[in-house]
Amino acid sequence: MGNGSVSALPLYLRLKEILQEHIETGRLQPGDRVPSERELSEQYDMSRMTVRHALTELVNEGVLVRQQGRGTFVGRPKIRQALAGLTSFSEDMQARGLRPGGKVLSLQIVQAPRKVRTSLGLDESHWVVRIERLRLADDEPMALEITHLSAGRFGGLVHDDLNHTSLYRLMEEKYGAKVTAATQSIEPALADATLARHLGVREGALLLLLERVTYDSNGVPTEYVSSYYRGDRYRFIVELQRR
Amino acid sequence: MGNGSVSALPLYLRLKEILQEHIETGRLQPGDRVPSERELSEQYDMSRMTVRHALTELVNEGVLVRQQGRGTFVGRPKIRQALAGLTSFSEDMQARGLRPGGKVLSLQIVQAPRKVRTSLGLDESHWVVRIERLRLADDEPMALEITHLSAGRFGGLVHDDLNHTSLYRLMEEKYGAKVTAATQSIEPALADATLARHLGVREGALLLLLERVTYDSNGVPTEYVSSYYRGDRYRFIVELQRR
DNA sequence: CAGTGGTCTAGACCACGCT
DNA sequence: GCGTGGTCTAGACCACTGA
Repeated sequence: MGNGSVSALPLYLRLKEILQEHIETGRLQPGDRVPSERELSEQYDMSRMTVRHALTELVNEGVLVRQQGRGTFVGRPKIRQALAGLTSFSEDMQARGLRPGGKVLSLQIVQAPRKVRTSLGLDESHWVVRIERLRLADDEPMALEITHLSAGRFGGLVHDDLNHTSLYRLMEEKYGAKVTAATQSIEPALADATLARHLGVREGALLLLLERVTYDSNGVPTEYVSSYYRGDRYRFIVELQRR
Repeated sequence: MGNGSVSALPLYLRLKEILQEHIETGRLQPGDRVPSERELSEQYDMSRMTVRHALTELVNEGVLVRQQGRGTFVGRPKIRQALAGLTSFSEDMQARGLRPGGKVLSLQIVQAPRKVRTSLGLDESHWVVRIERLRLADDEPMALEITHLSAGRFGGLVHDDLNHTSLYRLMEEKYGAKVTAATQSIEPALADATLARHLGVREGALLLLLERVTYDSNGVPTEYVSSYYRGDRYRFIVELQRR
């Protein structure tokens, strides 16, 4: 029967937006019951399957909770926060209400250290781009980040301006490598003299060492990053869900 | 038209299982194209919508990847690992190939500290069950864990045997509180004299402090846990996915 | 162009929760 | 019993990809 709509946006996405707006404006409060699927279907003149499509996505995002025989309810706000999202440093800081900044300390092509080779699946004697950046939040040092990327694919980066452009944007727009997933490990560390100097903390200060391997949309390991975060200013937060 | 099936399992779940088995046995390899929705629909004698239901769930789980106009493909194994799953200490250790153990150090009812009150949304002068447990991996101390739960709902725990039964199982089976989600923060810490003694490390050793608020299936904050992990033996791992 | 996934319909019956 | 979500059908047209 087709759609027959005027707008370009699919029906189910429009319903999603409507419901999310109702929640954001408080017209639907956490714990409230959402109108039943049949009611929504009638109200917005779409089939129940289309309503279900919209609701299912909101349930998957944790915005709504379904209870068979009872209804569909607005989730508790605490839970529907970011679920272990892969974010860039800038996005992360903005989410915390801080103004992100950065300064490239060094940018060179080097032979891949063993750890980088094994993480990225490179053979021996492979060359990589090594980027060392200081990351700032509200102009204060927050982390020292060392990134490694295969020189074969990303060698051109040595000519790019990383002080004013996001690395992930460059990777995607200039090199066609879209970052989609990552494995990250987190462990405690102490500041040595160099780290202390860059981060503006005393030697021996508490740090958080984050090591991340990111994968592009084809599942190819693409980037290896080590970041040393100030333990006094940064705390890593994860949203977990039981499977 | 109904279902008319013999088995109790819904059709779309049966298809999911079939496909997952094909992937596990290697009959479908990472990167392989899965038969088209119309083909599967015919092969397994179900409507295309039902096939889509099964495929959509597998896509959400990261097992499959859809590409409009091209087909549906088996995902790369690297990416479809655990995505920031909420696990118990025991499950976590087992996943690492270690034998989990534990020892309750203290189990009492106390007035809720302010941090616990705010995290669990309790009013003042609220009493909570406080459980202090040493967590072992292969009989070696791995973490010291301090759990707080509302005494109103879980006061009976003081009579339960936490040395030999999982807390989450008790909460679910005896108290009807099913743990489904959590917010966890991670920061570096140092061992004081008490922590050092319990964990068998020297004073001043590096630790990872994990603080977790868990929610039950109704979205009610239920449990507040602080865990001090040995930094020399434990590293926290998260799988991240770009949204 | 043919084939793929993306969206959508207008029904149907089932399983569950509540009163 | 009645209303809720859960599953399922047999079609339809659209948007995209690749030969």
